[in-house]
Amino acid sequence: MPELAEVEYYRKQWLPAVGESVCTVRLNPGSRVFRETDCSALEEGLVGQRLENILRHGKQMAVVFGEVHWLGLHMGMTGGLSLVEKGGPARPGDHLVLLMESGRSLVFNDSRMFGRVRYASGHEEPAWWAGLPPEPLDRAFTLGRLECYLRRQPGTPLKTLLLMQKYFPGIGNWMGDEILWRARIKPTVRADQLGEFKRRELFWTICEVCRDALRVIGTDWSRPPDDWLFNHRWKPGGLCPRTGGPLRRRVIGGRTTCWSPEWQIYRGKRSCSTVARPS
DNA sequence: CTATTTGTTTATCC
DNA sequence: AGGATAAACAAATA
Repeated sequence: MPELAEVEYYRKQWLPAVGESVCTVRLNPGSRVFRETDCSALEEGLVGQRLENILRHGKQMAVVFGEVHWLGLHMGMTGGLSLVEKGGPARPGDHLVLLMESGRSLVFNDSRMFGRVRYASGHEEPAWWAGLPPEPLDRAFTLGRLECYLRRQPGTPLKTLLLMQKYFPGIGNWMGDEILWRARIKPTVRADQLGEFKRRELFWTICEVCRDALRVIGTDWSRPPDDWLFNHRWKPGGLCPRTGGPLRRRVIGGRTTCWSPEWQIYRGKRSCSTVARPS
């Protein structure tokens, strides 16, 4: 599930516990989500520490305890966070439970275990947090930067490019489809086939979809309006909210991609710039 | 039983 | 070497 906005929603679930201290850490070290983590260090590091801050960057989260303890969370495909009022019995997939002084629990659940829990200590930001590329809504995410990415990946289909976290941290499968649908670009168009105007349009649309997603899903997980592609892309027989025409689905770059052939008519600059010249 | 999944990493092939 | 593609991870759901 979790892309940029869903991760932001999960961040908000834990946020009310900022200021509280950790009493007990419950985890199963054998769980796959701890595959790169020293669970003893995590446990010893967090117990007794005050929850200071919860940060998000793209789909990554960093939870800071007592200034120097860094808990890294990635939700994978099915991960999620919840704040449980009374520490009830752990449900299946509850891999990490932090019992707080208030009696509440911070829970990380991930049934498929593609997610990840990391731990590091020190005043420096850990390697997995430092030096992440700018998010689409950061000041540093500029049109020039997008054009640089497009030049670096000339043959990559735009859908595949948008899913690359080193360029567009936070964008996932549904946001990628939503962006290309709003920009009316066919998802298979190569990165080097975008004309100057369309590059600007793509840049603007990336920012717009991120803003909309954070506003609608990132605050309270509201159902997006029906004039987004979002509500139509999964249901069989779903129709394009702009044209009423059928939506198509095909695997592009290993991910099921949904688009509206009648609406996403931009196929690259070659196909629309060739004008016969008088000789 | 089959096919599907809002993610990422690693292996393999050209 | 480097880019594209497939496989792997693992569990829930239809």
